[in-house]
Amino acid sequence: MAHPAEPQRFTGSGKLRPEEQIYQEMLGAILDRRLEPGMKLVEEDLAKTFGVSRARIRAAFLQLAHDKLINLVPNRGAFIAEPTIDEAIEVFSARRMIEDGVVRKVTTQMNADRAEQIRTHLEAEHKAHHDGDHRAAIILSGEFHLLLARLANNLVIEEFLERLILRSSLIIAMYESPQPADCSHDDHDALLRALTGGDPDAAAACMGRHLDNIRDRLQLHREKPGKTDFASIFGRQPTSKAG
Amino acid sequence: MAHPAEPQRFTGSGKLRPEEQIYQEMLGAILDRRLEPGMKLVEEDLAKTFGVSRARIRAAFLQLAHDKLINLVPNRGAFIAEPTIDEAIEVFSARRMIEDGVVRKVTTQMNADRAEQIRTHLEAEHKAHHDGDHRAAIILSGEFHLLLARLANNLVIEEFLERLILRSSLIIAMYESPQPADCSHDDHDALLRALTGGDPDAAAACMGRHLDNIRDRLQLHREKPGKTDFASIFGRQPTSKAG
DNA sequence: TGCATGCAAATTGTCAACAATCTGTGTTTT
DNA sequence: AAAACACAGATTGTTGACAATTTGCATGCA
Repeated sequence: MAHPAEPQRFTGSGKLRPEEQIYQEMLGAILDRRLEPGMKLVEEDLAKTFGVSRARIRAAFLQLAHDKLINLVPNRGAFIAEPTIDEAIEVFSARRMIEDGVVRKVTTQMNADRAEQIRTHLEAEHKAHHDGDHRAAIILSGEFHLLLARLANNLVIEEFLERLILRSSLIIAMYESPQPADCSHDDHDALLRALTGGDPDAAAACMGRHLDNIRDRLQLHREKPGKTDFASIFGRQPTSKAG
Repeated sequence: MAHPAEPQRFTGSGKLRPEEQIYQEMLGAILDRRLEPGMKLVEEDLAKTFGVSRARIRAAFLQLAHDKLINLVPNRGAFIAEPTIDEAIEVFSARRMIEDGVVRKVTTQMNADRAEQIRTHLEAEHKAHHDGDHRAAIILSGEFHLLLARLANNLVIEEFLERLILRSSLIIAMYESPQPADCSHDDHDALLRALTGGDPDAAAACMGRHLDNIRDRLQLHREKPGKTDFASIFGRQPTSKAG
């Protein structure tokens, strides 16, 4: 009985917190690229949009910043994060580490029901791809990885991976090649075969290749022009006057 | 040039945010058990203690709650988290997954300088243990794992592991055996040998045993009395009247 | 024209007061 | 005496106003 990615989260006592709703909405918007790297998030605009007070938006910002999905710049505001190349490399490296463990665990615990869950998901992926629904394809592709994490039966890992997938979404938005060549659903097919094959090493290797494929399809070579951070390049903050 | 765990974090523009200070202080207090599971955190008391407004404390709470280090209960307040047994098992399972990858990476990238860093840390651990400074021993023990994560050269993993170690601290505070039998520094010695041995599989196995040792020394068998959560046991919220 | 200066609008940061809620105590009722 | 009730104190939730800062524009000067 898979719990289907319910957006409502509960606090200790069972009541759901209202700012969580806004937080989740923004996660969704980041995942399907309605919010792009570098976009400014004006508190009052969002407050009006969601019909809540600024304080609530601020609370959501704090959580998003903690996940490194937005940048909180004092006196300037909140901006959708623009992951650097180094950050991108580290995120994919971290995903390799974590998902390696995930697929090993899922492989050893595979059964008919779980295989069916994966197969059902892959069908949805194929359908989205066939229909040319690019947005759905992107989201489903991320949810495939999340599904594996869920099958690994570890909420901690599941949440970590969810955040990494969200960061991956920003990374892909920043560094994707002109021609997407979105063939990752083939990789996912191969993964299902490996997962049901019973060999953890082979499955882990398959996942490793898949993540490398995604990474290598990105242009992680040169900093994009016009977005250079002089402060970090020169190792100091600019002074207001010549001093 | 290892950056020595600087408590100050910087935002995008280089200025440091004030609530980060409070957040970090509370992390420290959780790590060395000045804050114990279940303790109530009264906003105004903390505000006076730190000489800031309640709003700031609230911001710190939000981040701590996001890390699952405190529970935020609507209209009741903030409480240091009391990890359940299931949660404890998942945290240690997640650590096994992540630290497995860490030690493999560190083993393959080992050199004289890095070995020396680890050795220096172990000496500090031994000294604390020899001096009977239990508090320092606990903290250093956690920092050993963090040092390895840092040597793995991946900030993402480093931060994830930091949070898991903090949660581990709460778990240990809740479920530790009456006689601590704090012999983990021997495990750490063995880990250094494995890490410098050049065999990633052996090193990973060694870390796995170490984490299992810590977990198995806990009393993760029966829920502690007086802290049972009836709402989760009976799967529903209590009603105020009979209705 | 090019550059510096000053002003105004927009936005974020902060705080304090007030409203809503919960907890415990004391009183009343049966 | 036990239970139900009501009240008071303490604590959290929320809002709105005001201060501080930044940004863009207009003006003035060389």
